[in-house]
Order: sequence, then structure tokens, then C-alpha cells
Amino acid sequence: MKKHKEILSRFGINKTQFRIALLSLFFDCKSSLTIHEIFERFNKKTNKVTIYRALKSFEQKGLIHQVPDKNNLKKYSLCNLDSCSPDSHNHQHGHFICYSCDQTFCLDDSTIKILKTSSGHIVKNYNLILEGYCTDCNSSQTISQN
Amino acid sequence: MKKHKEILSRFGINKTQFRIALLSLFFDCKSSLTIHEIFERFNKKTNKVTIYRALKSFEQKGLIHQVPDKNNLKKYSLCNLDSCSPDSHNHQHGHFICYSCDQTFCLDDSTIKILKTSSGHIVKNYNLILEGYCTDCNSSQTISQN
DNA sequence: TTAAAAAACGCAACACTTTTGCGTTTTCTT
DNA sequence: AAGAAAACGCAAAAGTGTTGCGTTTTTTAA
Repeated sequence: MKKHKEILSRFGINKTQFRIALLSLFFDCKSSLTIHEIFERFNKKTNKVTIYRALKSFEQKGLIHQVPDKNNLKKYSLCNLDSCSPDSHNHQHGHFICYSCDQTFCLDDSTIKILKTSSGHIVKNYNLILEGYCTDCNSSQTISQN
Repeated sequence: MKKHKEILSRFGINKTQFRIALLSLFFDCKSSLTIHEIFERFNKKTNKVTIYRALKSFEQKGLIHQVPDKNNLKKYSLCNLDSCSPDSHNHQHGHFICYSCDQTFCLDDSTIKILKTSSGHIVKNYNLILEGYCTDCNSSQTISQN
């Protein structure tokens, strides 16, 4: 897709077939992706080292950011491409982690309002992690009468 | 210490010498602990497998909980022992992660007020992660004119 | 458009974290 | 005090992520 190629250029990343497809995958994903999920989506054809390196590059250039995960796996989500750039990520939003399906969803800023934070520390970024049952898992739980 | 033994009993954990000492360590720790830190504190004498198993047990019984960490290591902090129990953790508080020293601090509830959260998801627990420079690192930075 | 430079790739090997199996020791129960 | 249950140490394995290196692809610039 042309849009994806243009974005890669803008962020200083070479437009290889794999990286174009990877960016496309992030655009299609409403929650976040693990290395394992990416590996599967490419039918196990892309070497994992290639995936690791692409993710590191995307992160350093400001295209994606790590999101929290219960199992201490690395998970990535697309950045707001207007506010992030090489080595200056700017994330002030929340993530929702589902107890049931383990997915991590980025929440847009409007869903959260933080009233007050105080302590001796100097705060640069924040991230609110919500845990519970996501919309999908909750509705399927209701149906199955759990 | 008697208090620690009593707590272990209350949470259904055998009172071995190591587990008593481990609980004591958590009580003394104002931030959080990694497996590596625990290993060091016991002078590398306790087998790491033992530490892993103790941490898993403590977590399952509701004594400690995982806290977020930048480097995808597992970090643990003491729970509020009144609100957690076997398999029902109840955490609604914040953590502060220092960019400089990498420590994760639990923030007590009074420092944070979350005004509103909304989305299709059902929220059971939350954790606000603040990132920046902790009190100590910030003051030492000031002195050294960085 | 083409040749050199830079970036990305695949493979093999490695480092580190965490888990599992198993036989032994310690703690708990009664 | 004896049997059952939990915790322990050791060795091995599984899982995650990184590094080195030679090759291929993409970019740059003449």
C-alpha cells in the first residue's frame, strides 16, 4: 500500500517487502502484537531475527511502542504517528489487558482522565493499565452463563 | 520474625527458613524486587529455582504481585495484605519507574485519583505507571549539573 | 542506469530468564 | 512420632531475545 511505503520513508526505514507488510499488519491490528503473533501471521516464513530487528527499528524510529503484558512478553502497538519520532516517544494513554484472552488494547486519551498525581518524582510519561474482561470476552461469558 | 510467620500461615504457605526471610525482605523493600536482586540479597546461596517457586507461590496466594518493568523482567512487590488473597488480587494503585536507576516504586493510593474511565471493557484492577526521574536520581542529577 | 554504500536479511550460535522432572529434605498434620 | 504434603537442590530443557557474519536487497548519487 502506498500510504505504508510513504510512512516508512518518512521515518527513515527501508521499504522492504517484509517491513511494508509488517506496518500494514500493525495498522490492521486493533490491539497489540507479540513476536509470536507476527511470526504466525507471516506463516512462519520470516526468520524471527528479522522480526526482532524490524520491531527494534520501528520502535527506535517512533513507529511503534511497547505495551504492557501480563506474561512479560514484548508486545507492540502502533504509535500515534504525529506525536512520536526517532527517539522521542510521547505516550500518554492507557492500556487495557484482558484477563481472559490476554490481549492488550490501547485506549485513546479521551477515555481516561487523570486528576492528580503527586510524589517526589518527576513524571515524564504515564501509562494507565486497566485489567479486566474485554468487550468480546465479557459478552461471550454472558452467553455461556459463566 | 513472628509477624512474618503468622502471615505465611494465614496465606497457606509453609514456614521455611527461606520463605520467612523472603517475606521479610519484601517488607523491608520500599520499591520492588527482581529475582536477581533476591538472589544477591541471599548471597547467591539460595537456588534460583527455589526463588522462582517461592515467588510463584507468594503470588498465587496473594502475598505479592507483579509490577511493570521496562526491561521485561519480572518484578514483585508486597500486596496490601488486607485486600489480596489466593487468586483474588485487588490492586488499584500506581507505580513509578525511574528512567535513570530502573527502580519501580509502588505509589500509595492517596497520590493518585482516577476520575473517569470508560470503554466497552470491564475493569477489575488498574495500575497507573508513571515514568520519569525519581527523587534520588533527580537530586543527584541536579548536583552534578547534568 | 548503474556502481558503491547502506540497510535489511537468513542462518548459526549464544546469552539469559524461567520452567520442569526427580529424588531428597523439611514442614505440617494428626 | 509417622505418614502426607510442601519445599528444596540439582540437572536439564524450554522460551525469549541478541550477536556475528556473509549474502541479498534497497538506497544514494554520479
